[in-house]
Amino acid sequence: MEKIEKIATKERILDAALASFSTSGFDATSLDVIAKSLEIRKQTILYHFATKKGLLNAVVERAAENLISSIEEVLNSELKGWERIEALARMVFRLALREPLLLGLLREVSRPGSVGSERLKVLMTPLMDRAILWMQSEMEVGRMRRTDPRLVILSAYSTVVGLATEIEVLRAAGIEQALRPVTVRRRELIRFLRVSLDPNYSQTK
Amino acid sequence: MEKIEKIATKERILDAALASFSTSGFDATSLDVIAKSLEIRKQTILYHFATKKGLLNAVVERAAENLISSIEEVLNSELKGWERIEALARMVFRLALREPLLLGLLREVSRPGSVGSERLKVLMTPLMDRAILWMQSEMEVGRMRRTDPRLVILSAYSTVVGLATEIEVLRAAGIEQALRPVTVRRRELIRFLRVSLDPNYSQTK
DNA sequence: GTAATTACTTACCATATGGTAAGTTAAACT
DNA sequence: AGTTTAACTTACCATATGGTAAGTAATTAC
Repeated sequence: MEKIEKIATKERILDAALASFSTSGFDATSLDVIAKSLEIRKQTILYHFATKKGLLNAVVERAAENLISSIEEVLNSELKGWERIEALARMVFRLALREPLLLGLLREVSRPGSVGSERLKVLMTPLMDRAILWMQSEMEVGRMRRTDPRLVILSAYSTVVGLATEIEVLRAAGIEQALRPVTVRRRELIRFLRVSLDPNYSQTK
Repeated sequence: MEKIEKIATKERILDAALASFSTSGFDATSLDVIAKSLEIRKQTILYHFATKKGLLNAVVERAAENLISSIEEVLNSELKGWERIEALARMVFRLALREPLLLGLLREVSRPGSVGSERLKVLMTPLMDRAILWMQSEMEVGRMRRTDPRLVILSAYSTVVGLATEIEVLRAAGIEQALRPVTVRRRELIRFLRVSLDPNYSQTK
């Protein structure tokens, strides 16, 4: 067998798992069903990933890499202060629209008791810490309004995760182009961030 | 046995089921575990509710009654136009804070493919229709800005459902008083509704 | 050429879980 | 008193599902 095919199988499993985890959830996903959809045997999945939980972790890991590399891109840009924040927000929304399954996975895994939540936490914590440090330093030099960085970040995070629900609800209600509400959300989030963080922005009560 | 105790058992089952469904999810909830926590046998649950799905539906039903009666209260008030909308929004948030489990259930059941989603839809549709009709008539007489009522309602709905995630995420992050972000959300939602619906409110871009 | 490794399969198993069937016990009805 | 009904239990079952063990076939290493 060629090496190319081998790798492809593992990747196909990850793809199928992401799709099923993010739409049906972890518990409702059975290895048998994933295997059948790929026309392979369940044992093949367990060959590549020791346990079902391991498979979920791998899916989460890959998704996180995806997200983190996008974040890095913005972080390596020359943008400062508020500009940078807005660029990040736009990037996240772009990513969310391009890969809606990521959103679903995030929501599934964000529930504290869920199977993948520890893994998510491990992956996100360094990112979070780095963001907090950066925001604090920006606040020091007055480029950013003083607030609790943690709270702002988590609020933004939950807005994005909430998108998953919103898109699904709209779809279920038969509203085809669920795009408009999404842009509304983006505008709201950016406004929220601006009010919280941009020192050159006057809040209209 | 006295009748009082009998009813109590059924109610206790519903309580425990609500708690488990809304925090762990439908699939992750086993009848055995619920039974054990109540110190009864699984068969007792299946005596009161024919199937697990039936139990979920009953839980959803009771939650919906709870919500609907709260809505009725506002609807029977004398408030008109924007005032009424704002009262509704505040009521929903009050309810959500008082009974956080309802939020979790709503989120669990809102997922299109989920077991309880049809039941939820059946329960919510008349409410939705009524709301749409009312909003349209308000638009006719100029007490409300012209927009797509459906979109506004669903957007508000998903904001509220999103609260469930947000509160849990904040708790998981170790932020004890998750109240402040909630009031922020309420302010945001009301602003969103106001911008969309209040004709006497100027949108600041 | 043979041993070892990789990718995957068939066979099998343990357990959890929703659900059925058949009691049991006590209260309610007649 | 006797029958029925409600509330709940014990016993049991079918199935789904994650996982182990042992192969097979092909490629790679030595």
